[in-house]
Amino acid sequence: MNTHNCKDCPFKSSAEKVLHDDEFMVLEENSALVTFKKGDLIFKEGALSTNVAFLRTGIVKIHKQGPTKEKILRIVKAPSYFGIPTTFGNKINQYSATSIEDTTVCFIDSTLFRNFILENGKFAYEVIVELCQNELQDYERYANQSQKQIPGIVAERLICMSDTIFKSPRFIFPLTQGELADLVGTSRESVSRVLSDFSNSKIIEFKGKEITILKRDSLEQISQKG
Amino acid sequence: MNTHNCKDCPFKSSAEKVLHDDEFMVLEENSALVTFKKGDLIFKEGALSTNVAFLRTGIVKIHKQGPTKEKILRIVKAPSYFGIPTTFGNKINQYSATSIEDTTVCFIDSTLFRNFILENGKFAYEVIVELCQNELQDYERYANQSQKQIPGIVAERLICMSDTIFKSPRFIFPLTQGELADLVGTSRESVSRVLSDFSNSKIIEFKGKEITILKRDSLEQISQKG
DNA sequence: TTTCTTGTGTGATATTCATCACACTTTCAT
DNA sequence: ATGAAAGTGTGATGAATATCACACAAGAAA
Repeated sequence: MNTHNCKDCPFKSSAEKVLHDDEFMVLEENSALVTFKKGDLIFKEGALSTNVAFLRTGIVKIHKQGPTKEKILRIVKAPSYFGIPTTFGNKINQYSATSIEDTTVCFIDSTLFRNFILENGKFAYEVIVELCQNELQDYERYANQSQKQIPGIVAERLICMSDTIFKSPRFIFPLTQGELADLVGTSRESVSRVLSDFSNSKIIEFKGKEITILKRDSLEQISQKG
Repeated sequence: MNTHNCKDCPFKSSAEKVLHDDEFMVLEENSALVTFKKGDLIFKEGALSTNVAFLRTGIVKIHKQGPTKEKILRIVKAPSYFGIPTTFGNKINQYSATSIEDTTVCFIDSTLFRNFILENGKFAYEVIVELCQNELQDYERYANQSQKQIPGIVAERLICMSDTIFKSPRFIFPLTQGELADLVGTSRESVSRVLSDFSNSKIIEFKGKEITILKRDSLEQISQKG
């Protein structure tokens, strides 16, 4: 394990913020800080899960093999845990995580994490709140996506990326079109066509991988109509 | 609140099994046991959530208004909590719950539930495990359903009901075809056609609302092919 | 650079499925 | 029991989108 200072880490999770000094000391001894490059696999579906992963910086995709191809389940931006369900719901990873931008990840021994839950109620509570919020977010998306058509879902995703991940109408699009297809549940070609449409109607603009949302209103309309 | 005995309740959640005697006493004073008939609304999307709901007996559907119609997010069978994410993830219910068979539900004051989490680490841990397992289940379904076609999804659901809810190849189907459509994300008519097909090819048999799975192998094949 | 791989744009075609329409059946309340 | 309401079966049609096919572009590696 590399030596690092958890207590003064500027990227603490809301759960970690309630840890006591002695707990930080144990944490430092039982966690490892690792750097990943864009495209690197962080953990793999099917492998044994012995660590909880905390995304300190960067962006990660959570994905899983579906019946015909890969399905991207969620995009996680720092700071956030991203391996809790797969660690405590099943011994074997039920999904993979891959870095889609350079990231730093803190791996926390799952026995230690479990002890924090058992011994620090506030820590447990914060973990529960995070799990609950994620689940609500997922539900919202399921409900939307199963009833919208492709342009609507793509529009929703673009807005979501702009708002919650990059917090700017202009950003470097972190996925290939194929990945975006795996995320929204469609084909690569359909994504390409939808993006071309948006681009032709000046709703968005592409400069290489940089995307700018020009008409947010139109995007929102398309997203809502379905 | 009706007087009832929680400590000796035969339908305890795995979290409740680790409560201490004094905690049971508080629980009895801050929980209410309510009976619902098939079709009754248990709590409603948009309302303030002040209780955690525990399904003691029966079956419940969790559903949410989508862009064009209702979406059924999950079917919950007793014993299980079913209002945790909406209670701790957001003050306002993000989904509704409706009884699809006669049920008994135990409502637990959410402040009390929170105190159990804060003060009883084992309780918190069990809650976390349940949340994690649910999330993994949702992911699995999400990955499958976004890549399968309608017959495959319907087949999957029938197998799931038979296996995990009724634990028998013959059971009284608890949903209307319209509801099954809202669950798998398709139209009522498509569900009707798929069920007719299955019935014609002697894969399943209907007697009124009673369904029997005749050829489980075929169903599984259809489910896997997508 | 050149070459190789990976990603992208776009037409033509086929398929799945939603929608509309309407008859029929079951359930429920009066 | 009788009528109204809710649920179901099934054809005809059209729309959305997957798939196939291929050209082209961009990036990585030699």
